[in-house]
Formats: sequence, C-alpha cells, structure tokens
Amino acid sequence: MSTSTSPHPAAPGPHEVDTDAAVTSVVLEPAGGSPLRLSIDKRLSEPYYAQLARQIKAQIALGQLKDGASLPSERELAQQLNISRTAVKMCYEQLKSEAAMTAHGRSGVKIQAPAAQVTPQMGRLKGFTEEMRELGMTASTRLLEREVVQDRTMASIFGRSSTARFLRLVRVRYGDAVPMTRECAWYDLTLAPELEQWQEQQSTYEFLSQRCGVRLMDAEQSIEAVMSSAVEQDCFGFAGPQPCLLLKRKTYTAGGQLAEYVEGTFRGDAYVYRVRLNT
Amino acid sequence: MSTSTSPHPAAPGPHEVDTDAAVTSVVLEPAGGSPLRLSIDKRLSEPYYAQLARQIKAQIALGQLKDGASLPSERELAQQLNISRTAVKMCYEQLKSEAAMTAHGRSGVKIQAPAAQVTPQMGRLKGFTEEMRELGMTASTRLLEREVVQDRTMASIFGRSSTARFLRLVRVRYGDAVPMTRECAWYDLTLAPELEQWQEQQSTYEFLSQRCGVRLMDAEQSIEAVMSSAVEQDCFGFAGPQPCLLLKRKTYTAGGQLAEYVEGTFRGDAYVYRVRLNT
DNA sequence: CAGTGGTCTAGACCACTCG
DNA sequence: GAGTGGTCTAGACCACTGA
Repeated sequence: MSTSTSPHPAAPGPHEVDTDAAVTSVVLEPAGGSPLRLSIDKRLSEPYYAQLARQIKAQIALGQLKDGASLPSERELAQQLNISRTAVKMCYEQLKSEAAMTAHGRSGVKIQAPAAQVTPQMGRLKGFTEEMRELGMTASTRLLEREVVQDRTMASIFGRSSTARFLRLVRVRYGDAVPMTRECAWYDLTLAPELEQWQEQQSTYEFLSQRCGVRLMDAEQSIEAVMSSAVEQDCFGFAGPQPCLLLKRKTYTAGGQLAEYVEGTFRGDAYVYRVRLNT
Repeated sequence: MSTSTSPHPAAPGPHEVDTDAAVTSVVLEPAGGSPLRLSIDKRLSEPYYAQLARQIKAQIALGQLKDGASLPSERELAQQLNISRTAVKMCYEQLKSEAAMTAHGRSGVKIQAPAAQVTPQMGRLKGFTEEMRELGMTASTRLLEREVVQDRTMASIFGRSSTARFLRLVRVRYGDAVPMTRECAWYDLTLAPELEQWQEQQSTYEFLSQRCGVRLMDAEQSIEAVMSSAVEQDCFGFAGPQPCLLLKRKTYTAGGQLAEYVEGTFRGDAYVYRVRLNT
C-alpha cells in the first residue's frame, strides 16, 4: 500500500451528506503563542491528520508556536473542525513521534520547540566537563545509580574472571542545565580498587589519575544511530523515541589495560560531533 | 497520561459479555517460517497490540520468523483472535515503525529481519570503495542524479560567487549489494572544470587527483543522528523513518581550498563507526 | 472529580496491488 | 476483481492528572 496517497475521505457515514463546506477553519489562541488558524480542506487528497500536522509544524518553524504553547485537546479540536477525534489523534501522534509535542494529562497537549545544537570536536580523549567547557558551556551531572557489581558480560569485556568486581555508574550529563546525554559506565575495581571510595561530583578521570595512579592513554570508540529508550526519553524530556547517537567507549591505560567501558546516549536533536580527517 | 499502563480493555460494546475465554490463541503457519502461536490474554494489563508485538518480536529474535516470512492480514488476524482490526493495526504499525515489517498490498505483511552490521574505522580520509574493501566487502554504486548547478547556498559554502557552477551527484552506495548509504555531493567546477567530463563508475577522488591535478588533503566531518527521509527509505527498503547517521564532510585540497561537500545518510541498523581517541 | 489521552469496538469508503 | 492497508466516523471504558 502506498502511504502517501489518500483520496477523499470515507463518506460521512449513514447521515445526511455534504451539509458542510469543503473547508472548515478554526482560529485558536494558544496559551503561549500568537493566534493560529487551522483548517481542513476536504477536497484535498492529503489526509486530514497530515493537513493538520503540516500546518502546526509550519507554525512552529515560523516561531508562531513557541515552546510550551498549548493546543486544544483531541476532543475539542475534533469538534471545532467537525472531524473525528481519531483524525486529530493521528495528527497529534505524528507530532509526538517527531518530538514536536507532549501530552500533559488534564491540561491537554503542549508544543516542544527544537533544542539548540552543540558541535563538540571528537578525536581527543576527554571528559564531558572538558568537552562542555570548550563549547563555553557549564557542565553538571546527576548521578542516577551507583553500585558495585559482578557481571559476566563486563568481566569478559575487561578480560577479568567472572567474579571480578566493577563500579557501575549511571549519570545524566547537562550542558547549561539542558540534559545532553545519559551514560552508563563500568570501571575495573581490580585495576583501581580505590574507585570504590569515589564520591559524586568528582571527575572519575581525575580520581583515576590522582588517587589510583591509573593513567588513561587512549580509547576505542564506536558511534551508531539508535532510537532512545524509555529511560532516556525520561531524562531528555522526550515524549517518545527519538534518534540519538550511541557512543560506546573502551578506555585503556598506558599499559594497555582496559580501565573503563562507557555507553553514552546523546540526544540527536542537540548533539553533532565533528571529526577531522587526514590523508 | 501514562503511556505504559492500560487496564482491562473497554467493555465489548452493547453485545453479550464474556462468552469468550480470557485467553485467545491462534497458531499461524507463515509462508516463510515455522509454526507460530500468538495469543491474547484479556486479563493482562498490557494492551492487546503490545502483547502481539511482543510475541512477534520475540519470534523474530529467536529466528523463528525469518526475513520475508509473511503474517496474516489485519482483518484475518483480528478475526482469528476475536479482537478488532484496530488493535491488530496498532500492533502492525508499531512493528513497521521499528522496521520489523513491511506491507505489500494484496499479499499482506512481511517480516523484515535486521541487517548485518559493518563497523568501518573513521579517521582517515578515504572513499566509500576503500572503506568497504577494508571490511572485506564489495562496493558498488548507483548514480541517481547528476547535474551541473548554480546554487547560492553551495556557492557560499565554497566561497565562490553566486554564479559559480558545481557538479552535483546523488548516489546510493552498496556493500555486497546491500544499500548502505545515500549521499549527495557537490564539487567545485571552478576548481576542477574537468569534472564535468566525469563518467559514472569512476572514483571521483581518483579523477580529481589524476585528471584535475587536485590533491585532497584533509576534511572536516560532522556526525549526527537523524531519521531517514522518504527518499532514503526508498533506497534502503525501509517501510518508515529509521534512525540514521548523517555525515557532512567538507574536503579540502592541499592548498586549503574546499573541493567537495558531501552529505551522506548511513542506515543506522547497519552502520557503526569506530574512532580511535588519544590523550 | 471533570477532562484528558490511551485503548478498544464496529463499521465504512478509498486507491492500490496481486493473483 | 477480490483483498489489502490507509483513512475516517462514532461511540465506549479505562487510569491518570491537574485544577
């Protein structure tokens, strides 16, 4: 089936037909934005929900609908436009799936304007705090989880026995108070047992170097594009899955021993990496 | 609203109630797979469509449902499970949105197994063909568009006058016959006028070096995560938007002149980049 | 506690595709 | 031409949220 075509919609059911004009319009006055006209043209082959989504997205792009502006509830807009709630729902669902909107219970739906982008340089091994500083931003971190674990998979990655212990940290990293990434890191406690005394708010890299005598030398990093998981959407304030950069990094000591393994999910709407390539 | 909870479904309408058992099952014999049981448990709080999607995805992960296997049509499965077509549709829509399924008109829906991944090394400036060769794969290319254009935006990026001419190429790149990336490239014809004679099937990098005397030196590349566009879904065989890596590259000559600008979209399900980081 | 979105039912017309 | 998915209508119950 083609997904782009759709003719005149189904007949309006077993009721009287065509008492309506071909075009229905409604003027909204969203709480956080300028007045906004939405209209449905029944003559167009474009589906109702697509017409609505197109108009709303255009208003966002024009800056007429700003971040936090609220739109009518599904039922209300459907009634005003004289279409079914389903059609409005499909429109709202599409906007949610594109991160342009969120639902807020009783108070209906709200517009989410796109986030500003940062473009850090990749190539040198550095911590998040340094990365943000280079961009002129202030980094902060929220520690979500901290535990000492025994994990077969990690033991195998680190080349340790399956009873080896690791420090596992889950952190959300912010740049100027905007959540940029959620990362899950494992540290080898066999290599650096002092890490068990690591305190929040300390740089793990500094701690490794100054307290454990572990000098990090280089790292192997992979980059892929994935959709955000539910946990990450929570951290980033996404209403649904969004494209993200997934970075996996293995950081090695000067002696070639793996010291850290990190998986960081970076929001795709805000993070753009740069790399310099040479012949 | 919570998106994860859903209680017992709505009452079955103005008909007689609960003549049905709590669990309805059906055994399918998909054309391209082993027999498969799907069931709906009306006592679970998990929505019907989620139950179905979970079971189907599990079968794909187990290899019971292979690439190309076909599933019943929405109407047929709905009837067999004694639920509405809408519920089945929601399940199928979710699977399509996760690239696990495609629709094929009359012949119902088909399973799409995930693609194999490649993990090229990023860091050195090289062409796609060389990248694939390093992975032990055979590269091929399909030229979609080729034109000489005048473009204000490009002129500004290249630092040329707004009447400058550029060669614009749109190509799909394959690794072992699997479409890996769709890229759009612009070349500066002021710098390398001979490029207008470029023939398909030639490496543009080799042509630049051997015929135009243009030696490429380094490049600045950016990497972001985006959703595929409709054109790209066409090239990659996706049923809907999928996460992709978007690479933008500016390639400079030894003299520091911009020679090439490329935007390449790499399918996220198959492409994983690797980078080496140093202190 | 009123209103919301999430889910579901039952039924309809359409353009398109495949046998 | 029969059957498909895409779209739409009308109406229902639910858990949850926020005024």
